[in-house]
Amino acid sequence: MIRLTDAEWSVLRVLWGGDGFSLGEVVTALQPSTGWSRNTVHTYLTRMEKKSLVQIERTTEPHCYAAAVSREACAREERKTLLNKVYKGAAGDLIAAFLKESSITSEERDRLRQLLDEMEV
Amino acid sequence: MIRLTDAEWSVLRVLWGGDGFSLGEVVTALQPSTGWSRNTVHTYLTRMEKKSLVQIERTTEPHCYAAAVSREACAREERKTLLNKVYKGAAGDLIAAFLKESSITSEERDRLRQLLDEMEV
DNA sequence: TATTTATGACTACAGTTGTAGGAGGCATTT
DNA sequence: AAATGCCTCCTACAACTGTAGTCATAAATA
Repeated sequence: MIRLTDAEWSVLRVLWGGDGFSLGEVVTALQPSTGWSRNTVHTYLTRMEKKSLVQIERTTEPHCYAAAVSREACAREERKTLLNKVYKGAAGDLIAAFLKESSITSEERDRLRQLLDEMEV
Repeated sequence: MIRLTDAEWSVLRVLWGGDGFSLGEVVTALQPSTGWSRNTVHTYLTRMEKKSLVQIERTTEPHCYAAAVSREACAREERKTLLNKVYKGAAGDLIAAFLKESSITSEERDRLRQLLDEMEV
């Protein structure tokens, strides 16, 4: 079970955008949204390597940082956590709550209807 | 913005079940799922009071512990966090992901269809 | 070549979280 | 009265998080 903090999500969102970045690239990418100093970013990257969230290639110079977990795996975990923590696994309630408060377009509604239909067998 | 840890959810889940409990009652209710010692539970309750998540009535003996935030407010916050953190606000994608991986009954599917229909217009 | 600049390593430090231990007060049971 | 047991209070402590500062080194530039 991979649980990420908000800061870790920010870092991974950058890493998922390619197959490997230098520290400087990561810092620049994070700058607008977070304003973190390069040291802060470096600390996150090395800590996340310990947790196997990030892979650091040290044979090249500068070192090359890449995600070690897939976005989808993390998203799945995050969904599962919410579902169990808040809704005791009752997906219908959760989906209904999201639907009610979200503003989605009618195209998306069609897509969801279609998904629902596909689930009938 | 109320962000709860998993432990805090566990405590609040108990408190939401009534309008006020003694420490002993909370401890007993949490025992099966968490196994926490009474001191641990007490620590959570007092810390959560500082964060205004819990209200402690100290004029009675034993003290009376109650939730100070609504379940729905916390659930909403939790949904919002997930939506933004993982899906950048794209509710359609999120709902689709939940639908795909969840096992919901056909009654629930009907209910969701109806919700979708009500959203038209 | 002497100096600025980028990079990466190591260290730090306060706040939060998970998890309790122990002390002192009141009520009940020997 | 002494012991037992629940109640609340205060204290503790390690791991994890957010956020850097400082250093050494290598590269680029003046």
